[in-house]
Amino acid sequence: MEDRSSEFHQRLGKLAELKSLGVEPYPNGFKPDHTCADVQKKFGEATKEALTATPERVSIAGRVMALRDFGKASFIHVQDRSGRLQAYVKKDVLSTDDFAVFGKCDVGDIIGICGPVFRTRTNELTVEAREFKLLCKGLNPLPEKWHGLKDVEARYRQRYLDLMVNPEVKDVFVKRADAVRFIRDFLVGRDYVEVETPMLHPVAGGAAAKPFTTHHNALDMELYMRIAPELYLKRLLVAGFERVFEINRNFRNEGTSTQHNPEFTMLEFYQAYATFEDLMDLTEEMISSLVFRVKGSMKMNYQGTPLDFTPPWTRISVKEAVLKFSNAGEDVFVDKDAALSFAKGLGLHVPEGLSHGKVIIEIFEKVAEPMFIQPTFVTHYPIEVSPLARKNAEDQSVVDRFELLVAGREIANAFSELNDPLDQKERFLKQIEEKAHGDLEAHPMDEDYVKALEYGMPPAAGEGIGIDRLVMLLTDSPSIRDVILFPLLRR
RNA sequence: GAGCCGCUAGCUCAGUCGGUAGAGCAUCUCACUUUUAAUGAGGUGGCCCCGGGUUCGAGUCCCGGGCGGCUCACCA
Repeated sequence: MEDRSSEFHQRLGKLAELKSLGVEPYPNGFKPDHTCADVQKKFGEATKEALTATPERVSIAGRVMALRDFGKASFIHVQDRSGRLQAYVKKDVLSTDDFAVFGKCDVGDIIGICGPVFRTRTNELTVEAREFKLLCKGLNPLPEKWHGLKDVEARYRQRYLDLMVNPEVKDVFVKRADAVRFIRDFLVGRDYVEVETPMLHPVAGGAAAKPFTTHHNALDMELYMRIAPELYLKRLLVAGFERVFEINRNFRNEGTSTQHNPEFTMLEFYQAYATFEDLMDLTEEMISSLVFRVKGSMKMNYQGTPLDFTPPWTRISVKEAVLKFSNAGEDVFVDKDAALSFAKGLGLHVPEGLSHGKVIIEIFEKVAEPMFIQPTFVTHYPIEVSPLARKNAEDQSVVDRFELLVAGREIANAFSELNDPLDQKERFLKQIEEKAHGDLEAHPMDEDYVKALEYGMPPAAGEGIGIDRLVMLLTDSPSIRDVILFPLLRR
């Protein structure tokens, strides 16, 4: 407590004075009967005269966000979860004791007020304090009322302050909660069951990513924080759930950026007897109706770029996209060496050991991915980069998969699921080969998953949607940290 | 991992050519019983991110480090 602000010490002094007056500075039990918004809603239409003629008493509680002191009378702004409301504290209608307590109050304290609602000379709806109760003495001063808290580092490290004084920040997280609830209702309404699968995995599967490792002491067992729930959810298809989804955290031991946080929220859902084409239809419906719900329109702006989510959305294959947005020839898709030399011509760093499909994806990401601003389904990814997806019936070099791209970014990834246990085992073995060739993120073998498939998994399609990135779009947030309450920072 | 930018009072920010560290808000004292960033008068408040160097003298220049942001790379 040595190097605290002088105001901290001044407030400690007030705290001591309150205690010496016999006032408990942190009491419990005050019950507000209205929120600030309740009062606005209930009396917003009432005239000054009507309120004076039949005064109605309310009690509210919240944090003091502004205080204008006139000596024997003061105006304060009280902020609760619903918003702000003005209160008027007048010496001659309060008890001497209550007024003395008010005298020790500062901006940032949490208080409770009971009294009639009236309108001031300027017609502002206001609660006149007949009773005033201190509910929590704040010791640290709040950020400035006018400029708020701007310092980005402080906003992340002390998010509670950011949320307290910057209302638009709280709006983002309320919208996030709304979006998640909408998605949950959407899937539940289609007979999906919400489940929770392990976060601690003995094998880090279901995606190509570097996992966090951890250790279980009692079992003396190496474990991985999950990088994806996919393989567990598909075990549940084997089990007979047929329609399951999970909204939960994934962890990836990789760098951070405006689009990457080491822990992020993923929706994955799986539907038996559906194909990836069915999921394109479902995704169109889910996302467009979500956009409409949050934005009130199918059209919106993201960082100044107009986006239109009105279905149907463009569907284009990886191959078509590469041919369209570059001068690559067909040979790039037939001959690995042609692909390699074309990639090098683009200035891409492509080691010889890379698989043909991986080279094609490198090319696609360079030349085509940034071009897809409006919602677009990109389909038919190379089989080498999709070890869990079902092969396309006509072209065995690609799988029945799509990614949804919006604003040049991946929002969703889905495919018809591979349910042939022998094929799956071969794909895992191929991945292990690629790991030997230096692909650090090749998928590891999961014998237990193969065993589950051997019992029979119904034909199905599954999809993953990155909730954080989706919420970035919905809230026009430039950084993923803007949609994560407590983003990871160095100590 | 590389480049660029930032870090000064509780908050938001100035700080010239290297010459005694500033403003607004907040806070404290006084006045004020209908204000809206209330007003008026007067005060308090500093590890200028940290460490080294150059210099008579460093918030300022140089070197190293820390934390953060952006871009690129890596990565879905």
